[in-house]
Amino acid sequence: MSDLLERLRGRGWRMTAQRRVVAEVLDGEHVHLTADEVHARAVAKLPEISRATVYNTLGELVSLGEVLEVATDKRAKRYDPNAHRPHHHLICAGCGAIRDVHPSGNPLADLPDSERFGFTVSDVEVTYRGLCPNCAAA
Amino acid sequence: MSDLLERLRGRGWRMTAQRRVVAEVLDGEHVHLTADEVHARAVAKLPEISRATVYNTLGELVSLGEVLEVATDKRAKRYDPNAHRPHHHLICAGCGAIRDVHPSGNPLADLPDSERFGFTVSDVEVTYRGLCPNCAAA
DNA sequence: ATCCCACACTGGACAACGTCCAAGTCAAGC
DNA sequence: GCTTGACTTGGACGTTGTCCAGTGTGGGAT
Repeated sequence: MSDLLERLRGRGWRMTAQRRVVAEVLDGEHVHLTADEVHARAVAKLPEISRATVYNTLGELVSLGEVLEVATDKRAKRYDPNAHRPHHHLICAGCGAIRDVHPSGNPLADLPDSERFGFTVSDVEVTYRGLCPNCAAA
Repeated sequence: MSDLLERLRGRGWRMTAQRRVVAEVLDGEHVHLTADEVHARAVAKLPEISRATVYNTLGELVSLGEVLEVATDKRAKRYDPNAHRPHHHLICAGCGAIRDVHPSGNPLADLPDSERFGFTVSDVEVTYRGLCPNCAAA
């Protein structure tokens, strides 16, 4: 993802300090941050960046397909920079930790036509829930 | 689900007019209502019922396992009274319509041990996305 | 190098959704 | 019918996210 900035520039993105900072934050360790966490980390690098800009930038990255929104049952959306390798998520019900996982099989194929109600089905999102080793031990 | 009230009474629930109304609302046509929609319908039957009570009651129904929370990408959680028959959801990206679906296969079995990271995986939630016939035609 | 302006950013108000709490009310067992 | 503790109320508050008018600026044109 180090070439994210290049890809964005290639798509006609105007490169600003704020956008660079947001991209850098997402480019760090592969975690699933909320918008506010992204904002907090961005502020550490560029103190005057505003919440609105972070929200705007995240929204743009999502519509460009560079970042995925993950809707867990938590209150806030999380942003997943690992958009270029399809994957699903495993969430700990205890501490909220999120791991990327790669199930075998293709859930899309598991939905028979009779269960599609005429929909054009284009995407599937699988969320596994359970307890991580720490929370299971507690 | 007409015996919902009985089941709840059996679990030691104190039966109040408010709880009865909320249960009746969920017992109607099988749709996926937001908390505010539940509140609106409840007010129609019992004008003084408060938002807080609806939230409380929904939360209790969820922890009793009588109702499921559905986290779509929309802002508000939706409540699914069809908790006793496992199923997944198909959501229209255009209009937000939600259908219950029953895929073949078992996604839980599709997650190999090597992808479980020591988690105790207990549940899986599958969300299909696409366009309903109406939105696809538009 | 500089100018210019469309696009981006800011900060704060606002909106949607949900939670919390003190005080009042009521279901249900005696 | 009492009593009591669980339930409800209404409103304040918190969190997450959106919007907008005013200001700033990247980067192509000159």
